[in-house]
Amino acid sequence: MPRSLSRNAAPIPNESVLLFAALGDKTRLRLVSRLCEDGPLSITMLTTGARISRQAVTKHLRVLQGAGLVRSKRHGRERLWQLHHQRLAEARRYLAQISSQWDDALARLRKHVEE
Amino acid sequence: MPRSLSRNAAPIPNESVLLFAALGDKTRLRLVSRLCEDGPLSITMLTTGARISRQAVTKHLRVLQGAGLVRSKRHGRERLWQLHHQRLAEARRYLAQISSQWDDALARLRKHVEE
DNA sequence: TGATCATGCAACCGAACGGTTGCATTTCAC
DNA sequence: GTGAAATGCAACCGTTCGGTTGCATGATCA
Repeated sequence: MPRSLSRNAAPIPNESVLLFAALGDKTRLRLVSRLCEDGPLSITMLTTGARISRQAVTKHLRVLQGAGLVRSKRHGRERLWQLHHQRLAEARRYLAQISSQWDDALARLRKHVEE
Repeated sequence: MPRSLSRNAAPIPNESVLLFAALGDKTRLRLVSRLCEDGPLSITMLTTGARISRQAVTKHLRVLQGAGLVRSKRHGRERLWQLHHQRLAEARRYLAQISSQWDDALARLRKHVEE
């Protein structure tokens, strides 16, 4: 029944892997949520209330930065972290695109098998 | 400037972590894409063309199953894997929700700092 | 019924991950 | 200028992850 087997399908941009992987961690998701609610925050502020060390927070922030989800800016002796507007919008669009892909897949699947 | 510091923000459902983590891998993303395009496939079919062993594919499928993204059904001596319609729709809705959350955050951020 | 094809199960392995601790560096505040 | 606060850097550690190999089990077909 499958239309093809060996074709290697879509290209899978590396960015998407980075994006999903960055969000696929409880602590990081909490950090994002936190930055969503309470504007730009320093590392020590973010550490307050979290049950992990400051260094752990730092590492997570770097992962999020690697995915382009957050940005930092030095501000005196502290560094303020915030969500990255533009990249975030891109991510939203990308997720929407994935969704529509899935929609297409749904339609195609319905024609295939109806459980 | 931040409105609060110690509040622990949103609850972060465990499902979302599972979902993102499952999609945060190049090989798994490729598998999903493949299942999207060419209806239900067996493990051996999925292995054909991939550069990893059958067992590796099996493991990845289990991760995707853990996130509720795929399902399998025995069919004779082979097991056919396909995307999970209903769960997939839930995931889409969830991603949309995240997006809107981010929209709100954007608006709030603009009031905060305009780079 | 016996060979074979598709899976399942389990052990193993190196690398990446999440986390910690200790120490160096920068900057503010007095 | 000196001390404390905020961050950066680096090494270390146990666990999980992605992957492999080898062998057992189950189903099909001649």
